[in-house]
Amino acid sequence: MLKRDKDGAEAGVDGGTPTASIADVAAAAGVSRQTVSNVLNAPHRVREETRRRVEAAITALGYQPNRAAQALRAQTSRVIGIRIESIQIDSLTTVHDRFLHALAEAVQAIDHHLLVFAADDPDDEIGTYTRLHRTGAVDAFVLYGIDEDDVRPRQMLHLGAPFATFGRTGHDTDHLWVDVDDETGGAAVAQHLVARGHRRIGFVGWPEGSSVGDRRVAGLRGVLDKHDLLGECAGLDLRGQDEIANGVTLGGILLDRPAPPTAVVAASDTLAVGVVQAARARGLVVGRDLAVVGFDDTPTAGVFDLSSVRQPIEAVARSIVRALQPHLPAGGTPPQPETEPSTSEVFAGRLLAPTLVVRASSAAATPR
Amino acid sequence: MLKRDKDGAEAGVDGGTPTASIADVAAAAGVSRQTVSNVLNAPHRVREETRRRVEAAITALGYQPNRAAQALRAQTSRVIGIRIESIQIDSLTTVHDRFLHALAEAVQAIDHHLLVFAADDPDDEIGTYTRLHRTGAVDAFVLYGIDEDDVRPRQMLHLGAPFATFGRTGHDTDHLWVDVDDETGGAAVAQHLVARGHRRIGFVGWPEGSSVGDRRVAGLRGVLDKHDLLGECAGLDLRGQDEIANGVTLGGILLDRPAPPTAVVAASDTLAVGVVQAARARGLVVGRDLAVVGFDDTPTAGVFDLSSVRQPIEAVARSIVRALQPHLPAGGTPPQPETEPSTSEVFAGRLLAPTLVVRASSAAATPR
DNA sequence: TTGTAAGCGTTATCAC
DNA sequence: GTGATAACGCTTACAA
Repeated sequence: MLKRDKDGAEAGVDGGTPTASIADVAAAAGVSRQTVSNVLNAPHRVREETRRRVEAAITALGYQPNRAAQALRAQTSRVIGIRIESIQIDSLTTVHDRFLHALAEAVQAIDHHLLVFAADDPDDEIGTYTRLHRTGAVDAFVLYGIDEDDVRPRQMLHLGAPFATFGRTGHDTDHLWVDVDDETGGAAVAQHLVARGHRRIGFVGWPEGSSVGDRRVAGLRGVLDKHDLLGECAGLDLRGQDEIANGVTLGGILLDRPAPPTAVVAASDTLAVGVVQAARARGLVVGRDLAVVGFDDTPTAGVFDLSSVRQPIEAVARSIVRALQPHLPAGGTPPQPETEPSTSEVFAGRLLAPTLVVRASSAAATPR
Repeated sequence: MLKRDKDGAEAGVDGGTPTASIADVAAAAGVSRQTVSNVLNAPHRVREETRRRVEAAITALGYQPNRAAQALRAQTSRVIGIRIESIQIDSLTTVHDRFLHALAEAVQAIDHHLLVFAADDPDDEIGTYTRLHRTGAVDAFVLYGIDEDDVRPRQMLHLGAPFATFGRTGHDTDHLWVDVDDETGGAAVAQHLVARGHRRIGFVGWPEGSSVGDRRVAGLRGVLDKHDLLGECAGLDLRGQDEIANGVTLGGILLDRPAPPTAVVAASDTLAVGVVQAARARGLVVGRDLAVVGFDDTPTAGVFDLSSVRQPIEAVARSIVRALQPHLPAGGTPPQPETEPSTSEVFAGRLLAPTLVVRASSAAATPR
């Protein structure tokens, strides 16, 4: 039952069906197709000796169950879908790429595949989710970069396909999400800087309304408040889109103040790098005359010896898959055991803590 | 025939089969399943009025053909597979990410899906190709980052699955490949620098044996030779792994020479950024005292105002899909028309030209 | 313990 | 022009 070319060779470079089917294995082992299936899906129901014979045939033929047939039968594709974002021209972020890779690994661990697709805009995105869901090509989705007022979770709920998000809206608790605790990250940066003696700490962030950016600054301000520094830092909070040029501009404005900050926290490495440029342009040595800290720990942060808050992306990916798993049609595989004890059985969302990576840009003992 | 929960509602958040099948459409339109299938696959064989009725039912029910059933029937998954590489810690490259996104768009254009997977090493990679191919989950593969002595193409030929590579080995012409003409890129850089009056042009590259790196330097040297500058540039060619630190070290060595180069070409932006650091550390202003040019036009190149050779990644992705298309089991869709005239019908491989993006790092009119 | 039968949704073949 | 039949490869009852 092996498909063969007219000339009798196994199907060549252009495909066909070069693989053995369950019937081939059955024939080779001298049993029925069912027994082969049982060996794979319910080994305990098969006599030891028969099992051995079948397994021998399986390896001999290199048999692998056909995914389409399984999918059709089980009404389950065992595929997770995610949109792949396009590179932001002016942004340095590698978070998305790290996440994709980590997610690929995480879904493989539960015998699923990862399907990626590009979408031009949110409508196109939802349209694709719908299509992939209705055609049965994808069982569940992962949504990336959920923002404060993101409408996609609601639309997904309406779609009815299982999904989990990396990030959360301001209010939603009606869907699965995993997020990095940006507030903690911001607080860690503030503590780090305050401990080093900084009192006038500036912030260069994104416009209000991005959940991530807002939480980062909230964490920062919380600590400043605790140390009674909000007064000294008043007016040192500037905002702009995530572009290096904005970091340069806004950083420059801060540094040109009569009482400039001795440390600047940026909402991203992209902005932070701009601030570094601005400092250098003014003859300041970052790490000595000015402390700068960014977020996301991009490769560029390494170049600039920039302290940065690193997100535990790999853990996020694993956590998302674990959250999704009970909702996957292929309920077979039991959830992977967790590293840390958890209450994941009941959770809608989960927060993971980021880590501050300290480099030279904030290593100076004390400001001027 | 719509699957329903026990309580009669359409299958809820956890899946099931919320979609209408072809039988539902047939019933709704009062025709047989075949007629519905014909409306979709051979409309000309169906009477105008019947077609309308069926199409109405299709939209009414939001019917989308089940992908698993199609795959089983047609022995074709209409899925392209590619390995997703992990982020290189010390490297700045975004080429892989751009490529993934571009490839996702390109395969969607021919009604295919893109499946990505992570692999730990080349063996794991080939193992996964094999599994994906044998299970029928993937029709064809795209291999990224083919190197001079890469054995993967040979292994793929042995596997028998259709594939195309981004990059080429030194000799192979027995498989489909698309590559960027790195030699032309190197030459363009050299011409650019020579035209600006540079005569002592250094090179900081990767160790010999990487096809990409070797070709870049070959293009460079070709132009230097043409201008009789190889003598003056003797000994200005240093090599190291693709890390910023190596750029700093090697760049420093070049700049500390008695007769230092007035321009340094790096095999990558990563190394180039290191060279820039080395120059700054010596009080040199890049773009005035020293010209630096990199490769790949990463976001970081923008930060440093670094001239860089940009690869036409999107075109590569489209070209790869076009090359693959005649070899895909789903031979239905005719190849997309090309922008430029071509001999693609007979090609095994194709070279695409990169572009030099000139920025401030090499914009200086003339060296000292 | 093993085998037989049926069906997942689709489409190609062949009657009507 | 339309509809019945069969088959793609697999697995879940059920029968032997």
